[in-house]
Amino acid sequence: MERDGKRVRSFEVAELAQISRSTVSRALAGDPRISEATRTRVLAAAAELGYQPNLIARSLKNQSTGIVGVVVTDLNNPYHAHALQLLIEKMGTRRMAPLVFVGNTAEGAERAIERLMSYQVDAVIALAAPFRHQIINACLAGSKPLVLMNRYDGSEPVSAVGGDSFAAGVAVADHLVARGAKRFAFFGGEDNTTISREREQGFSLRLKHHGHGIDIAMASRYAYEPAFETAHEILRQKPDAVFCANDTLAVALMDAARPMHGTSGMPFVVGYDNSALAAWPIYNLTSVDQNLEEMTTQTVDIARALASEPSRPPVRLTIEPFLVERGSTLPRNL
Amino acid sequence: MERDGKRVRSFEVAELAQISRSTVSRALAGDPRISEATRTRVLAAAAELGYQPNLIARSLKNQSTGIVGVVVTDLNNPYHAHALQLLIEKMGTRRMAPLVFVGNTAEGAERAIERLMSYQVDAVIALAAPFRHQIINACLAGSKPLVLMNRYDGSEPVSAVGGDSFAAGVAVADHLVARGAKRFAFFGGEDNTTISREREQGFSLRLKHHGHGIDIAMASRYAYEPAFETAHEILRQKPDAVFCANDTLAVALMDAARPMHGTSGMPFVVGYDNSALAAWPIYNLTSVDQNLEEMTTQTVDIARALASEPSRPPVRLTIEPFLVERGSTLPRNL
DNA sequence: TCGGGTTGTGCACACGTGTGAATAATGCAA
DNA sequence: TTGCATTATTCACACGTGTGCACAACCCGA
Repeated sequence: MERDGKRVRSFEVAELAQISRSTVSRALAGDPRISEATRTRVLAAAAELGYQPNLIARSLKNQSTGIVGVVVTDLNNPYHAHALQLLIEKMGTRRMAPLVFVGNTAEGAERAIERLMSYQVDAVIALAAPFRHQIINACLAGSKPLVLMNRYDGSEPVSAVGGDSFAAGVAVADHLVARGAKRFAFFGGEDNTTISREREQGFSLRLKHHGHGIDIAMASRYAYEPAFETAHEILRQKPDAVFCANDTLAVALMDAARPMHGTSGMPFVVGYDNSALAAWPIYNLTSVDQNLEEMTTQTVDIARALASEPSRPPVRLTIEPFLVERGSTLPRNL
Repeated sequence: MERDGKRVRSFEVAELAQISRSTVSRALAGDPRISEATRTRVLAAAAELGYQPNLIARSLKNQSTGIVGVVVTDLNNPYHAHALQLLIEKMGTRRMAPLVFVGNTAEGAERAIERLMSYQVDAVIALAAPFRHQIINACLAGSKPLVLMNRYDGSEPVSAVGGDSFAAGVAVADHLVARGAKRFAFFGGEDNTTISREREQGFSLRLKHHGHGIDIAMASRYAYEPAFETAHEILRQKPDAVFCANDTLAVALMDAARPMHGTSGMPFVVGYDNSALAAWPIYNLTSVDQNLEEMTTQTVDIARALASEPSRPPVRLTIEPFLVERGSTLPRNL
């Protein structure tokens, strides 16, 4: 396999197959000019020595590394963690390698992106990055393709893949109205992110269409404790149904409601992200699934396409979410 | 900054500074043979052009990439996600770049590690990897330093950093005995992982020392739903105190216990990992903190040391965990 | 002017690969 | 055998960097 810790180079393979180094390269690349006989001989030699090409050298020559930079903010958010895992898996299938950086401050993102550029990444994927502008500028300056996943406000000339938050809001409104709810609350997050606002708008518009409206609207940070506090204020106003911008918010609300209402008198609750929590028996939470599977697939494919053809114009894609109905919105007598 | 999409090379800097390329390289590297005058001239030119060295080329020349492979299994486990985030952050501080792969099957791990080797990583970090053997063999074959984090059974000649599960079990036993518990349960995980067993042993031995023992011992997979089922069986046997191998198990147990006991009659519960869940008000769970901060720091430092000096013998390190006391073990009348 | 030390730079090679152009080998018709 | 076309292989360079060694420049004392 290896000789005293040094990796085998294509030269050794050539030597063993009694042939020149270039022929080895072409044989492994499947160049049709190489005869079938020599090709099999080369393959045998390569297998015998356990030859694996040095991708660093190849990258230098090809001006393309196969490495994609991934910038992420907070892996403690299970939604981000799950998205990252899917991204990595998809990339593996497509022979791309993810160089991951955490940029949870503006300077952090700045530094991360600079290091990525130094490593000559073929493209950059930014996952729900609050520090878009630094990233966008750096990528434009280095003329590297950039794909924003799940955070895009339409103002910048880069590729982006996102979920249709508006449509999700509409679907939730329909669902809750069908359940017979009359008094609606929206529990938003993170001082009115674009995304949280879109969800609220879809919800609100559709409720109006049904002759209702949002009676209670509050927001808190996307963390359990502040949400738990805010939840009490919402509940004090006795809503029939609460649409939460996030599963964490929803779960905090249910925990806050349980001692007050018991299980029977609890309002309908709908979350967002369909995270693992939502499926837990005590919550059994109806939640909007963003279809991360599809979203990550598209993101990776776009990144790959742009990497191989950098002159392409930016692509924008919207993935349709779907509602996963569970116990928290089962029909009951309100 | 850039010229028509091509990165600036050191040649351009040399040209602008009216000087040879080698001098540029030396000036930027801080070679003392370069006069102060030319150095400042070079720095100015580099800054003006926004020069960033091409790390791929440098890697090829230096036979060292600064890239460390990280193999992880399941980012949906918040504990792993958190660990990965910390690893990435520490690596950033030390000018290392993480190439992350998910290996959640034996072949997956195999393929992941091969790709890492092709990218000439300086070292590999495996995070709680169940497929150790594939990884270990690949690293030995490629003679790349490997650091196992948080999973090591003492049988392999590689570096490893882990938590002192045994000591944790002891500390938990002391704590629960001090609270006056008499009837103890151990809620294990994942068909008796090494780690789960060590925790149980420490717990058991120390209980014996206090004149008690483990009265109930059960296990389930590390996921909420199976744990929720198993929890009922444990509770049916009326323990005073339950030590769970994992916060997820602990939380499932508390959820199962709440309808049966109410909050007052609930047994003492101790979890493991001190994850975000543990701090949620409804759980308020006493939990063992593995000191991931320290563990990841040490892991990264060891990886770096081994990368720069590959002949070093493997290092093994044990990090002391500590108990975070919360409401689930507050003194009460049993 | 010369010799010898010190200091600052430049030349040229190496890292391992891919690839265009040149060359050798082969086949076939004349 | 020679000429030409086709095929299989090799030569040599490029990618962008770091660095050993040679070399130029300079100062200073003789």
